[in-house]
Amino acid sequence: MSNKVRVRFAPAPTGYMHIGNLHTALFNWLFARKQGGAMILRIEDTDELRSTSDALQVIYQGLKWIGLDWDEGPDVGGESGPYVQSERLDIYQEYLERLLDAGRAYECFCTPEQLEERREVMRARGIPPKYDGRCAQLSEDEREELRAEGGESCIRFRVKETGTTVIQDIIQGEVCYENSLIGDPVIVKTSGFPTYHFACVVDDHLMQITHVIRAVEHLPNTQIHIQLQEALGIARPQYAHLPLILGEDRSKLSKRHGAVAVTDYEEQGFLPEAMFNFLALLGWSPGDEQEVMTREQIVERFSLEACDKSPSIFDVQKAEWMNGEYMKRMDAAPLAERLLPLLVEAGLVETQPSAGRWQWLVQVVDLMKERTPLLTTFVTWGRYFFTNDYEYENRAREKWLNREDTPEKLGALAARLQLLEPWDHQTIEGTVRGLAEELEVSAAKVIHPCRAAVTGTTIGPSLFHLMGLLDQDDVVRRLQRTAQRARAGELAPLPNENE
RNA sequence: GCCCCCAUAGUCUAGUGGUUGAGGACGCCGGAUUCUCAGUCCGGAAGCCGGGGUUCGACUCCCCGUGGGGGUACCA
Repeated sequence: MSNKVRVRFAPAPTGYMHIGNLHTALFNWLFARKQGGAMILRIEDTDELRSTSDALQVIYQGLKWIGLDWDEGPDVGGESGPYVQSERLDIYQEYLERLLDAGRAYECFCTPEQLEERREVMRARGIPPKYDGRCAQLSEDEREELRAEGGESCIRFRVKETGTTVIQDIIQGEVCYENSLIGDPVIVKTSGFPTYHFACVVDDHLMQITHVIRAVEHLPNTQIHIQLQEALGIARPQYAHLPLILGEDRSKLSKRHGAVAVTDYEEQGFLPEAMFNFLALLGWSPGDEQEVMTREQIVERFSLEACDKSPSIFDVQKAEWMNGEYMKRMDAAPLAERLLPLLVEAGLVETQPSAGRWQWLVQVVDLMKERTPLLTTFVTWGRYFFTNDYEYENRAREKWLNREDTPEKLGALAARLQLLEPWDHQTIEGTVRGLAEELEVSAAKVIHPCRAAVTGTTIGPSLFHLMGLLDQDDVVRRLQRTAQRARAGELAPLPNENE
């Protein structure tokens, strides 16, 4: 047997996939790729009530979005399949027999209601609410009797009553748990499905997982897992428990933190490579000051030993900054390809743009990418490139469109631009500056109203370059239309809604 | 309640018992850019949780406290 590294990402297909899950998947993947090992995707759908096929699709989608691949899994197969736990029930049964035969597992007839009641009592008395083990002592006759009465049962694992379980964790270091503090956990539910602890241990063994890399919330469970491994006589993998990602209020990430699902970030306009980079830097640092790195650089420098123990907060602002960096550094053409679907959806660009139109789009992207943090901001901030139907922002109205001398300037500019040839940024600039000179005002006094009229906003890229990319007739019409509306007093500042 | 873990600016982090007057990044503030800023450049404010030890010397080691987090399910 080779000593090749094998890791697994083992999500439960319940609900949505949040950013913390993706983080765990990413670190598993980074370690696998760095070590030249295998990444296995295993679906832990032992929660029959909450597992859904929709959730499963969301997992695939999330992993694919950020660019993680796997060497073995439900869809790609592999030698250790099946990779979905609900399809491995007979396997668990086999291992259960071993435990039963060894006297390390037993039937428990306590009902959930009884258990909850007893836990309450224990809590009230201030003692650890662990299972009291009452069914552990049942004789075969007593069990027979309970079954005859129609009592339903589950199977519990008999944990050690004394001693300490020591975990050597690559990230957390040495952690000890007292065996006397936990009760016998359920390993097979009344339904016949295994619980997480049991299925996980059996599968990690059968799939020859060498490194279990998962969130730190599983660290206490490792005590049970190790005892299960000992009882079964199977090898113990290495453990690496990752710190959690917390919401802004420092609590575990959940729906009430707003955007936590991977799909939320995709919809918000994050580039997967930026998210990849950003997530890699949560709980891990390359040790130097480089932050924006390629996937290859991250893989090259990654190590579990360099992972931090303390939890981190997902800072959306920094994530957006990182995304902006990626947009800036990306070539315009590939970026335009990412943008196209959003522009089509917004009804701003046709699904199959002509070659000329595409060339033009690339130029627009090149002009705008410097200042757009997200794909979606490109669409909103760059709207005026694609349509004459845009709003005049309040700042534009206040500062320029509401001025008495504006209509006249815009009109004069429209008249000159109408005849301009060629239509490029140099000649446009010459015309605009020339007008300013004739009017004996600074260039800014023409540039600003012009920008406000042509784009509806006070900010954006170089005005002359921007105009050069717009259609000449459109620009003239926009100037005329704005002048007209300004004269009619339609462009006065709007009443401030939120203040 | 009990068990475990964590603790460098608002956030992500680097960091060594003395070379640190603690480095970088996001964000924030200020200046510049006479075409704006949501762009760019420059500058700035902001931190080693508190208290005890150990030591010639602690941000760095130990203890206690405080704060935060996780676990304590027939969820994973």
